[in-house]
Amino acid sequence: MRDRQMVENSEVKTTRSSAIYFDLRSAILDGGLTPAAKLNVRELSDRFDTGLSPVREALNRLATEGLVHHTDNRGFVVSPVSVPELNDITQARCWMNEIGLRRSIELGDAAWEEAVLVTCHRLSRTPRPAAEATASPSPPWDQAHKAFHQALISACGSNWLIETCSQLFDSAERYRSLARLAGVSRQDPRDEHQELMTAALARDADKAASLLNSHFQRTAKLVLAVIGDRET
Amino acid sequence: MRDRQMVENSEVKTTRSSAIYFDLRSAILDGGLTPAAKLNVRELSDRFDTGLSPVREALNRLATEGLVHHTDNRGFVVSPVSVPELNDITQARCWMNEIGLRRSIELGDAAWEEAVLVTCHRLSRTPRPAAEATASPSPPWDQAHKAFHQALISACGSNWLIETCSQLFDSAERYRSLARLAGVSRQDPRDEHQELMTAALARDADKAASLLNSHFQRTAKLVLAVIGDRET
DNA sequence: AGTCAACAAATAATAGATTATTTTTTCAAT
DNA sequence: ATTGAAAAAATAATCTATTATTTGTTGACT
Repeated sequence: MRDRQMVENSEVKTTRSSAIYFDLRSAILDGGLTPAAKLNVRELSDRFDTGLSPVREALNRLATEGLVHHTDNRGFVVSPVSVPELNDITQARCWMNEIGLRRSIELGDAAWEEAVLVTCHRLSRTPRPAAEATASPSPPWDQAHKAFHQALISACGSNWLIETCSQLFDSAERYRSLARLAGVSRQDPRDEHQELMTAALARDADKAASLLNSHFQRTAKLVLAVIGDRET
Repeated sequence: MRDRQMVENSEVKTTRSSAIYFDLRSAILDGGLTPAAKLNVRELSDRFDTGLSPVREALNRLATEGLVHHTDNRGFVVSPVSVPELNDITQARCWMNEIGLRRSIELGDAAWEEAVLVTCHRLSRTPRPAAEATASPSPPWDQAHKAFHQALISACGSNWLIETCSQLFDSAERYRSLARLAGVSRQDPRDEHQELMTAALARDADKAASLLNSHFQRTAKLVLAVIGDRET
């Protein structure tokens, strides 16, 4: 164990805890770690070729964030998924994003408009993994997707709301991955994001909010078809 | 170091990490640890008479929660306070609690009504430290206060929203403590909580929401008078 | 005096051994 | 066979020593 931190391809300068944190995080979000899976600290430290402490720290952060569950003296577990939680998340997303969107439409300046426009464009240009292809995650698309949704609410004036919506997005992402892994994917007859962008830039708050809400609910229904069977 | 966990007065069975987490947490919330204070891990482990690991874990949790700031290789710091953040928190509280309250008024059953009634009564019976007295924290009152506010929104149907409001309450609590430490306290000509309770139980959503919003904003103004001077 | 490199001290992060707790297994008594 | 206590194994939590990084200081050089 010498200068392993420098071995990274670029000159990234970070701690092992943080590196593991981000690794685990995306593994959970894209379904690489399945819900309710036991997270053995020693196994993980072997896999990451590191000691126990950094793994433990990473898991603690994830636990506070809600992606991992922790019980004293009983260790860590990938947070399980459930239909009630999916409904809860969807409901909360609708409420909070609607507020953020309405306030942004009200307060948004030119910079906001441009951000919405640009992120929407980037999203449309980012190739989505073909539905028929293997159910592999597509970080670039997911990233662009999130960037667009966050741009929509970015002018609402409350960092708290923005941050909460970000966490909600990630929580929902886990469920979307589940659907993807099951081979279920949206057909997208028309591009909902494009419509959303148009309504937002036209400052049509009611229409934009309604589009956003059905967008969330449609996604939830898709996932429900997958996990509704196996989970209670 | 033998069976220190059993030494506690009652048969509490928890880890050191968790114990320290809660200790630090309330110290931050009631102002015992001042904003922007450096949190030296070794010092803390000395103070708590324990090793480094539990302290580190506790700090990691608090950092994810937002009460503490962490920078890689630069350690932990109590989150600073600022006027913009206070405004942000207040804004978010208004938005989210209003949704929670309106939905609860809509959906709340008899159990909800009773919870609101009981927590409000308990709050009114819990002695508040006299304004003239020393600026000591009053955990019982704070706890009763939070219980009442959480009861108001408890029937909204979304655990996410409830949890978010809980975190917002705690964030605001830190600011209230600041005001208390500065000797500033509300006069309370009338009992705002009682009014709120009455409006909620009367299912008067508009009135209740409006009372709730001004309640939050009044508190914020009080704090602003204190930190507005010294902070930017 | 001011700047900068080299060094020194302090602090943060990590490894790996040690201790505590929970879970599983064993085995005797019913 | 079933139950339950005791022992064993497995896992989680914690401690201490070690390593890595940042911060502070000194002193040569301009």
